[in-house]
Order: sequence, then structure tokens, then C-alpha cells
Amino acid sequence: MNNRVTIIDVSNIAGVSTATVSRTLHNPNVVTAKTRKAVMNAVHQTGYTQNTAAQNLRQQRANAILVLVPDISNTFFSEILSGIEHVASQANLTTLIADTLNDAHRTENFTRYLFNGRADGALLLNGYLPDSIVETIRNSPQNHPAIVSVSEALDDQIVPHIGIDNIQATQMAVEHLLAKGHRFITHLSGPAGNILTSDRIKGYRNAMVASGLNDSDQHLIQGDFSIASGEAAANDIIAMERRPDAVFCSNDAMAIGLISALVNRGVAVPNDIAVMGFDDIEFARTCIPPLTTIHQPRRRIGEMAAKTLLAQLGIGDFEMPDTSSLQATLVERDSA
Amino acid sequence: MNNRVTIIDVSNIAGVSTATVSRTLHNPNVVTAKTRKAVMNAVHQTGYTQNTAAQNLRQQRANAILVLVPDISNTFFSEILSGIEHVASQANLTTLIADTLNDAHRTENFTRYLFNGRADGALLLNGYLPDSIVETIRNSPQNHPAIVSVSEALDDQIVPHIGIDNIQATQMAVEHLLAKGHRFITHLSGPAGNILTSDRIKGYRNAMVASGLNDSDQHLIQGDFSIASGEAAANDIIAMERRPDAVFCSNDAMAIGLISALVNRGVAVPNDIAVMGFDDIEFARTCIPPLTTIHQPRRRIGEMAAKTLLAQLGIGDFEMPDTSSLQATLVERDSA
DNA sequence: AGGGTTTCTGTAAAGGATTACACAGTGAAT
DNA sequence: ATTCACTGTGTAATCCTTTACAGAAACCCT
Repeated sequence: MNNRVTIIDVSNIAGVSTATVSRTLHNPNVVTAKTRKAVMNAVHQTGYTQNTAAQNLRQQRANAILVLVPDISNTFFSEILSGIEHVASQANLTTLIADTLNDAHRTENFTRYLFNGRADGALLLNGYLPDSIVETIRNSPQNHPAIVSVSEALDDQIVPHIGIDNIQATQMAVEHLLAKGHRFITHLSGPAGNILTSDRIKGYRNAMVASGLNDSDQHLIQGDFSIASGEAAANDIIAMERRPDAVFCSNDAMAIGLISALVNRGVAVPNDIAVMGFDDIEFARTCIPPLTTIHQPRRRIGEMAAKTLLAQLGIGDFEMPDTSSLQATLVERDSA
Repeated sequence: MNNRVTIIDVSNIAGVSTATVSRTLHNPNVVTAKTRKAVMNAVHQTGYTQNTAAQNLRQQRANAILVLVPDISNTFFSEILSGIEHVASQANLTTLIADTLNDAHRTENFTRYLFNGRADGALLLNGYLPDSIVETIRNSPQNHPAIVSVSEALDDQIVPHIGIDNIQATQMAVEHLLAKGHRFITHLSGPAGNILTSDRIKGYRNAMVASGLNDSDQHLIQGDFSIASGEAAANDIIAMERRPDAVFCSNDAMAIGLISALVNRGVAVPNDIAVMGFDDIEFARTCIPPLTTIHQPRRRIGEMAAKTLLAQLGIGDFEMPDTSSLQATLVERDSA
């Protein structure tokens, strides 16, 4: 730790200059085979590892990307993360994962990484970008930190976005319910002020209106994407004078909470009320009844997002990927 | 990005030396109020942020800790992570979360962070430490990187460990099943070579033996902590000539998978077979029937672990915390 | 007023790596 | 034999901060 071995030690042992050691490590083919061998020997003998701080300082980059997640415990994000990681590690980049806990202050703190040399670019899964950064981007459209929003788009399309078309996917979901003969369909939405929430509400409304149903068949309950809010919604629904035929939930966690609470209270799913989720997390499959939901190609989304960011950074030979493959699909199981 | 503002710019504008700027930022009370004001003005005016790489290089530490997680998508870990993060951020440390995917090679790669200046210490949630590091620790017991193992202890008690007593907690679980009158109890274990797996098998055996049951009432199925392995176990169980009265699963994910598959095949839980899990993840509650399980104080475990690490690092005024509060508790719901 | 503290600030040396530039050596071509 | 091109290596500047040390200024005390 303290008596760390530096490049100087290696160069002394190998009998070459530090420059040569550095070159051997980064560009082995520019040095003589003999030199290379001497250096590698010295490296192994000493157990030398390059000091990242010194490297970053000199190279003026962190070789790391930042990923902001609103809630790391939400299983929805983990597969996206794994896709990101996969691509990033291929490009020799470290992935810094930060849990913003949906807290603006924390988010702002982390985005500072983009300016203090901790990260070269950021992937935003949290649908929020601090004003200060938005302004920075506005002020210097040519030369601002590389940022890509993932899954949740940002309000103003100020940075590239990778994700499915939520409005369209939701329409598909609601159309499925309509096709099953349901008419009075409640939508359990996400928290206010969230893009996913509003997109999915839009999709819901579109589908309802398109099917010629009048407004009285539309009904919204606001949740917050948590299991608990799904459970809470059950109370609201049971208390309704006219109960809905079906509930379309803005994510799976709420759907699972809802089903659990409904069944506990003696309401059968799907017979009394059909329930649909969104995301297709792993526990959707093990729900009883198994959850009908919208599947997102999460791993692929993560990979695409990372590639887009790397393309922006000019790292590796990544090009802006073709995102046309990011299609959501409906997975019909038994809950609706 | 390229035209970054440095401490020199700030010092020029404020009309002081860089030393004074640095002091103002780190030790505001050693400079005059007047100077402080001038510096802070310059900082705000320029939007200066300290360069982490330069800082780390100079200070010879990363101000970051590494957390190795075997599988970030496992919800069990997320609350631990949140506890860690909570403590670390109070000490102004960045938490680097790394998903090892249970891959030794990846793990080894990440542990390198301890030597290349990216991290000052590590929290291991993966129950595995590369041989190279074990050796380093053995060779210099006084002066080795700070490491704490969390949840899963390491084979040899080479580093401090924070977590519950798995053997005892498992005994408690199995005793619960026995008290309910179950005799033939199957244990769905974790993957081989994992400490959690072996500890829980031990606890299971202890309880079975202590209750005076003979060996024929013991039965093991090996899983791997995944939902899928729980589902697979259902087949094994249904195929058994003499079906168990109860199944104790080594974690909740497997229990949920098992229940789902069992119910699908017409086996009632808990009436035909009782099922218990371990961990008390959030979805345990929404399982149908709600899952009886062992609750771990995960957030507290994370906090304790972080404090222990910080104490080792001598950061902040943390002392080795008293870990006596880390008790697992049984949560009785309906599945057993 | 003079000496002794104390408080504040500046100078300059690290910290460890990368890389532009220059130089030496080799071999080929004329 | 001289020039040229090329290859491989070394020198030294640079990235941005922090901090030991020293010097200056202010204050207190007798």
C-alpha cells in the first residue's frame, strides 16, 4: 500500500526508461522483443500495477463511465446494467454504478463526476438531469459531457435516448385487454412527474379512445412503481362502486403487489379482475397466476446505450448503433 | 471538458495562491473570512470542481471503496448496498459497485482496484477472495489492503466478517418446521462450494439430528439460489416416491420459484407441502401464499460492514462496531 | 518598545504516469 | 562513402492538487 511499486522501479530493474515501460504496456509492438521481455519480467517480479490516478490525471480521462440508477433494488435495472457492463468492459472502461434513490441532490452530486474527472460520460436511467447540466449542454452544444438517457427519456430531447417506445407498447398492452373483452380498465400509474408515467398514461388513453370507449371507462390510480403502492391500490379498487374488469399496471412490481393484495382479499385474478404488468421482471413468471406483461429487451437496451455513449466518446470503433431492434413484446401468461 | 478550470484559475481570480484555495476548500476555518469569501466567489464564478485524479494521486488514496457483489440483480443485496452507501457517503467516500457475476476472473480484475489506487478498501459480498490477495494478506499481516467480508464469510477467517449466524438461523427455521409437526423435511440448498450453502446445510442437519429424527428424514436437493433452480426442484419433489412434508429453501428466490411450480402442478402450499425461504426479500410478502422466511437485517448489515471497513481504514471517527445486534428473525407468514 | 506567540499565506516539491520531441543506431540505396 | 529513412529508446515536460516548510503579519504581554 504505502511502499507501492512504481513505474520507476520497473524501469530500473528492466534497465530501461519509464517511457519504454509505459510503451511496452500500452503498445507492445513498438518495442524490441528483447526489451519487451525484460520489462515484462520486471513487471511480474515486482507485481507492478499502473496507478490509475496518475494515469487519469495525465491522460485527462477517467476510463470510466457513470451509470445513474434511480433505485438499484429494482430488478428492472439490473439486466440493463449487465448489458452496459458487458460493452463497457470490452472497451476497458470501468462502470461506476450510482444509486440516486430518486433524490435530486444525490443525482446532482453524482453528475459532478463528469466534471471532476471521475467519469468520461454518463448513462442516465433515472429520467432526470440537473438543471445545471442542462444549462451546460445548452451553452456549449458542441463540447459538453457525453450523456445518454436510457429507458426513461429526458423531458427535452437534449441528449440521445435509448429505449422502447412506451406509448406504443402501452397501447399494445391495453389493446390486448380490450381484445379479451374488458371494457372498464383502470390504469395504475407511476409517480407524477416521471416520463415513463406520462408516456404510459398517454398510451393507455390512446388505446381507450381509439376503441371508442367513452371517458367513464377510463380510470387512473397513482402509484409509485413500488410493490407497496400496488398493494395499496387493491384497497382503492375493492372500495370502488363499480369495479374495473382489468387493471393495467405501469410496472410489474406494482402488478405483483396488486395481485397479492387482491387475492388475499378474495378477489380472483384474472376471473374477477384481470391484471397486466410492464417490464417482465423475473418474478413476473413466478407470480400466481403468472403475470401477463410487456417484455422489454433489457440487456439489449443496456448494450445499445453503452455503445451509443462510447460512440459519442469516440472510444473504440463503436458507431451509433441502429436502435430499430428495441421492440417491446407482449408476453401472455395467465393474469390477463 | 478540455478547457477545464483548474485551481490555478481560481487562485488567480481570487488573488491568492493555489495553496490557499486548497485550504479554503478543505479547511475553511484556517483562512481569513475575507480570503474565504474571495475564494468562494472565484469558485462559483468559474464553476471550479477539484480534479479527482490529481487529488487521489497527491493524497495517495482514492476516497472510494469497492463493493463486490456476486449478482447485482439479486434483490437480497440491494438493501445491504444501500446501508453501505449510506455510511460511505457520510464519510465522503464513493462507493464503487462491481458485479462479479460469480466469475473468479472478474473478481480478480476488480480486486486489482485495491492496488492500482482506484479503491482504498473492499467489501466482499461474494464469499470469495482471489488466491493472490489471500497470499498478500498472509505475507504482510500488518499492512495489507483493508477488506471486510459481508454476509458470506470467507473460508479461512482471514478478514473480518459481518453477517448473521447462518447455522443458528437455519436451525431456528428448521425447528419452526418441526414444531409445526413436519418430519420429512427436504432442504433445497445453494450451489456447492459456497459458504452460505454449507453453513445452512449444517444448521439443517443440526436441527434434524437434535430433534431425534433419523437420517432417512433428511433429504437434500441442490439448487443455485436462482428462481429457475427453485422451479426445477419442484419436478424432483413431485417425482419423489415419498414426498416431503416441508421444504426449507436456502433463499427466497428459490422458495418462490418452487411454490410457483408446485402450485402450477396442483400441489397445495402449505397444505400438501410447506415451504420456507431465507432472506425475506420484498417479494416474499407478495408470494401466494405469503412466504414464511428468515429475516436478515440487511440494511444494518451493510452499515456495520461499512463502518468496520472505515474503522480499518482509519477514516472518520468510526470504531469497530458492536455486531451483536445482527440477529436473524423468523417471519411467520402462511407458507409454513 | 521589544520579544514571543499565534495566525495566515505563499513557495515549491512531491505524487506516478504518458508522450512530444530529439537522438542514436541500423540498414538500404545511390 | 554519403545520405536517407526508419526503428527503438531516452529526456523531460506535463497533468492538477496537496502540504511541509518558511516567511510575514498581527497580536499580546510585560
